[in-house]
Amino acid sequence: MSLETTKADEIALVLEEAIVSGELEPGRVLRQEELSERFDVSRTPIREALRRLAALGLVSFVPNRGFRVRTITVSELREAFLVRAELESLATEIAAPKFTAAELEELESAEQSFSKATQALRARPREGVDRWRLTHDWVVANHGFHDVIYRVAESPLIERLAKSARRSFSGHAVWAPGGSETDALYERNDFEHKAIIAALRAGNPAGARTLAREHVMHSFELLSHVLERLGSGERHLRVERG
Amino acid sequence: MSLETTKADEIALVLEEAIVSGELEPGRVLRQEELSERFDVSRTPIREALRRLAALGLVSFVPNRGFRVRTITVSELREAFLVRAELESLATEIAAPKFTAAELEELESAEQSFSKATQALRARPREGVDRWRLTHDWVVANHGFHDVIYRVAESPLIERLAKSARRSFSGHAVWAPGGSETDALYERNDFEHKAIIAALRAGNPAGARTLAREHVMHSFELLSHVLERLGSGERHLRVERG
DNA sequence: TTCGAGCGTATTGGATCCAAAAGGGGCCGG
DNA sequence: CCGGCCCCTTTTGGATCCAATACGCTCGAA
Repeated sequence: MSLETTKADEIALVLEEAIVSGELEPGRVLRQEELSERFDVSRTPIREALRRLAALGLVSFVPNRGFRVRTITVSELREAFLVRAELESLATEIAAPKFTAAELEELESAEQSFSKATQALRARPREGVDRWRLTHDWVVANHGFHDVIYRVAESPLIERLAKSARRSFSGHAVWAPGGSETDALYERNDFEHKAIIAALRAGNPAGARTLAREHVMHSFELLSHVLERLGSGERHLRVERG
Repeated sequence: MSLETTKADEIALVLEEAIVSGELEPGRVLRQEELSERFDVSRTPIREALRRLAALGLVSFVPNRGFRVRTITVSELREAFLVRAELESLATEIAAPKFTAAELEELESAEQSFSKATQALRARPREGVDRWRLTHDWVVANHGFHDVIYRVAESPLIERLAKSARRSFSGHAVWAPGGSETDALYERNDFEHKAIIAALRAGNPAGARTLAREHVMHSFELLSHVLERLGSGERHLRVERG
């Protein structure tokens, strides 16, 4: 562990990762005693960590009844994407004039990983664990691309809020079914990344901004499409109606 | 106190109010013992409340050294306004088609209070406690106007994040000096509120959105202007250079 | 059968207690 | 006079303990 940190903070980070990755599925009750055994500490730092996660919106809290991993409704999902669209387009605009050649290469490289993940998803439209894992890889690669932009933008508040909006649903990740329609949406996503890179290379902040905004909203379309195809009654779908 | 709530939550709300209002000035160290006496509880709920405020970004925290009310730099201030501009314009666009006649009246009424506060500020350009209080009233009236829009938008996430961005600097409120230039900026702010109302009445979401965005950025100009006139070395200015 | 009351258990909220780290001041040597 | 070291005090981090609330089960009555 790092030199200067409290147990509550370390635990909060581990729990956050577990929630975002889906290891702790939405709706799951977080028992203080159970966590205190898992991390081999008393309940005191556990509760502080949970308070932090509650303030971040990752877990919900009801007095005297405890904490649980937050579930999300469809309307909350839409709102999160709207917010991310605004913040990310803003970050892209800010980052645009700051991009160095090296950073553009980094972005390009991240995009190549993303392309590969997209193609992998397309090539193996089977369901099951395999498909789930490919989807997860795709999500990670996607984040990798966007994170380069956040980093270049050097806007901590924007980054924090945008990632917070992103986190609010990433724990709900599901395997995505294949199909030509779905595939087309995945392809479009990939294409839009390339378009954003092009606008950045061209030194066009306003264009990059618009592209980024549309891209995020298209990502929402993609996710909606996937949810639609899965049907909200399915077990692997952890988003509630709303 | 409400039926279902923990002491930690109540305390967090009170502290939040104290910080936002400036009663607890930026940079102030928050001793756990002192707070536990003030609220007549043990340090346990105090620490949970402080953890929450830290996650919200209202206080900073260093392990083994404690919590203090967060200070803000000029670049953080700019970023907060950029974020608020995006989120508030989004909220305005969403709210636009939802406004009922009654809600428009409410907005109109809030704007009238704001106009009065603006005129009061202009009429009494003297410095001192008096001026400080008028500025505070102006801030409250301004929030009152914008809060109507948030409420109509019915977008809890947007509202939460936008208010969070707002909070990040409202504890730094200072008295604003008078002067014809400054007065012109205050007038413009007031005028822009009216323009937003007009766009909403006209059923023009896109227009309202654009106006809202410009309005928030103009508010930043106003604040910058005030800060400029005060000079960053002044005691009543609690924003750091950055 | 079903619904509600009662009671024992599980779980949370908060107080208290102890250990560890930071802060402050005096003392000593340069 | 100044800087570093040591010791004492303050403050924080965490563990443990106790009270209060919620949960779940059984049992009895309609």
